[in-house]
Amino acid sequence: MILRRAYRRETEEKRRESLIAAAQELVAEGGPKAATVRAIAERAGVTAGLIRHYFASKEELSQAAYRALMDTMTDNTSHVLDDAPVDPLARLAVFVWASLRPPVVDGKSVALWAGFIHQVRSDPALLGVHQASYLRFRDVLQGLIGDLQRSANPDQLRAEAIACNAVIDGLWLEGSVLPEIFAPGELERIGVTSVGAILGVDLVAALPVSPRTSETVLS
Amino acid sequence: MILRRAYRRETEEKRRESLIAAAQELVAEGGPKAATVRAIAERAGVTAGLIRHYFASKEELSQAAYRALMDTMTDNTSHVLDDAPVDPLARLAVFVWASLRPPVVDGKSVALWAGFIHQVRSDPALLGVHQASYLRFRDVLQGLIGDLQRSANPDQLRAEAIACNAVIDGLWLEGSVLPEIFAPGELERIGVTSVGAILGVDLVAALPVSPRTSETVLS
DNA sequence: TCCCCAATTATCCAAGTGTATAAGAGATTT
DNA sequence: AAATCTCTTATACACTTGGATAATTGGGGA
Repeated sequence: MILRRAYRRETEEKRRESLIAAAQELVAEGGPKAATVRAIAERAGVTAGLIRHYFASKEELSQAAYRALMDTMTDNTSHVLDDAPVDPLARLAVFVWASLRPPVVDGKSVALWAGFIHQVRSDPALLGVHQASYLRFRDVLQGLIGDLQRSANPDQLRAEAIACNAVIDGLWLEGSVLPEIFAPGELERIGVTSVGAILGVDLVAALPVSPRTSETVLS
Repeated sequence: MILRRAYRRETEEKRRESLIAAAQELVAEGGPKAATVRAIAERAGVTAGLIRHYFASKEELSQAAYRALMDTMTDNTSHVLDDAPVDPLARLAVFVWASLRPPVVDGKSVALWAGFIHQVRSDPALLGVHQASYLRFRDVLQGLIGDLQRSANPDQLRAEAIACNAVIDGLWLEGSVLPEIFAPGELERIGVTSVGAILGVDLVAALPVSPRTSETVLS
């Protein structure tokens, strides 16, 4: 009679989620090499063998973790607009502003994202996930820009969306990796200002009171 | 009498360089996990043990590879300015334009860079290398912007340099990971246009003939 | 309450990992 | 041409890796 570890049965969904979460945490904290099957299992509170019961291979778990990451990121950004103002200028300003603060700007996020880059580039399915997620975000941005009702043809609108997206991505990257070289609120301010300059509108003045004051308080 | 592999003795510098190059190639092609000591040694045409003769550990080789990567990137960008025009507007335009073409924009580069992100974040020494490299690039950009002789105070100059750097970084990132969703020349055009918009100058008109035509040819 | 199935654990395995150490051979010096 | 140095190879080792398989136990349905 060997004593065996006590355990609780869980639904498939809960188990998959906890395993995916554990994998993400480990990649964020220690890079891809830290996310071994044993470490993931331990973090999720199960034994290693269970991973293979829910995922055909570690690779498959890894893919699921990346899909979940992209879903989370896009969900977060759309949530920002839920209780945003109705004024198109203010909406865009809030969107840009929120994209350049925590929890979006965060060292672990960038580490997690970067940890999957090679896998994304080598796996067509994951590349599709990445592209869809990128285009979804850009389309939201393009929609916000289009709502400004300036006179811009579709080609220019597309170019503007790409440019504004790039500003956000670039600031996100730099702010996440080197947070200490930027003053509090600086990234948000530069982002809103730059997007406004690219579009030829004054976005800073359009920022609602709440975000603007909290930015002022921080800086 | 066992037959032993023939070999040539090399200088320490050549060996280190070839080992670093091999490590970089493997990370770029197959991610960090592909860069094992055996794979690196095979790529460099030596046996695995030699790595430990030149580097105290694999970690140290990895650090050297990252330093070399950053040095190469900054060297490449400064080279662009060597035979650039003297007109400040044209110089800036060419700089931005060159930063958004191959070989800077390249899938393997971004994979290589991303492969080191976690190591950079966890190792203070590498974080310092990263920060120095980032600031050097940004300072070059800020110098080019300052040469435009517009009336801008230092704070605004800094913010503009950060913003322009972000545009370049963001476009670099997106263009490298998803090259097929951008038309040829599109990234360069958007980059030059956006930087001009942020600074309030017409950079597109300032682009010298050679780059502008080649861009036109491509698009 | 008692089955019975599948969720979970436990154990094993072959391959690969970084590293340590000893032996051999290229090149430089004398 | 001989000696010497150290660059380079070869081999071994302890450990980790992802995966396979068998044993068991939790919990819902009869």
